[in-house]
Amino acid sequence: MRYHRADVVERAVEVLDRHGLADLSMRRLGAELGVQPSALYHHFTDKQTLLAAIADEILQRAAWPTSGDWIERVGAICATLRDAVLAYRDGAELVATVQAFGLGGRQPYDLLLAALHDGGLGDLAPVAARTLLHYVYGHAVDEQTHLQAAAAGAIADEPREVEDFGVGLGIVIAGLQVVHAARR
Amino acid sequence: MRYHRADVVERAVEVLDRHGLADLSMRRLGAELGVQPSALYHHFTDKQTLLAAIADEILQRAAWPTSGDWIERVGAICATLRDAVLAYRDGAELVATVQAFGLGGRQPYDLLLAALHDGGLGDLAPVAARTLLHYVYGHAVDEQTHLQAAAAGAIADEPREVEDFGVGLGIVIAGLQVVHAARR
DNA sequence: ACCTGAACACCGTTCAAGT
DNA sequence: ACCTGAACACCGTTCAAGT
Repeated sequence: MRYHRADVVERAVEVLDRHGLADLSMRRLGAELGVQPSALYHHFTDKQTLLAAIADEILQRAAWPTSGDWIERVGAICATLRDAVLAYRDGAELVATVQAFGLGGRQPYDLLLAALHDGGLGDLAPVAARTLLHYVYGHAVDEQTHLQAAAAGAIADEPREVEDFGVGLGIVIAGLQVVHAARR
Repeated sequence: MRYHRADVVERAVEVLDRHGLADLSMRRLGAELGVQPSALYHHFTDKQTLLAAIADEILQRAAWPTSGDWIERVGAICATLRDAVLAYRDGAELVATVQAFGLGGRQPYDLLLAALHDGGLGDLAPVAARTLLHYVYGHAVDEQTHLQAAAAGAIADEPREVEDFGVGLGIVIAGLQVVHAARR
């Protein structure tokens, strides 16, 4: 069997979701495709690049909002991002890592930046976008870690309030409004 | 030479700071101590536990503030945390990871929680503390990643504004005040 | 264009045994 | 109490060669 880059990414997403990030090795993915690990280096220069492609694929599968006033739009983008990364096992950690490393996952940042610019946040937009992303990724990584630990029986299944994400997001957005208003 | 647990942690912090998290392997640390890698398992049940001990050591070396009204106190704790993790190579990523995994690094959370409780934030305190931590760790990991990438010449040395951390922190704290006021 | 086979230089962890 | 030596089951990556 011969594959294209997109086939490899698709299969990698499956392996990630079924077995987790720790088990997503080049050797494992090669075996899953019935191919030598070295064959993957024809499609990707290294593992980092493959992980970036997986992150971009996960983000591209989400339905990103584009309408509403800036507060609604920012809130909807953050909620969509959370759902997108929680939809796959270890998705939050993977996407957050790729984004931190700067190799991919730029879409949420770009969308937030556009929404904040349209909202007239001006110079505040870049810091605002990054602060929002830090919150969303941090919360999602936490949530996913605790979900898995609870599923493995490692820790007590301490049910975090459903509204938890919304409350934290509300704090950041409220702060954004205050600092924005103070600057005009 | 025979070591105690504290000696191993101390040397591990040095290896981390000099060679980075990627090079901090059990084998490498063993070699650095002139000991077989398996000897380390006498002091720590696994690598995760060792990393947790390193994180706690890094956090314990900081001078944590305890006075001021809650807003000053929270701001000072966050600034101290940022300085503490930035003081060691890959310190932000290490401490953030350990904290996310739940094995250590609880001190900043406990200090923030106490400050927020003393400030009368009540039920809001836990979400508030976690939101603050997500911001601080996210920003610090970003900053450290970009510093190293710039140092390695991998990317352009795009000097982030010095006030960047403060602005983002100001956003979160302002949001906290708003949501707190709205709840009373 | 896509893949094989073999190699290089590593990992974390276990375990019986030594002092 | 602390460590050795050897082993097990893995890693990411490179590279000459094949079709």
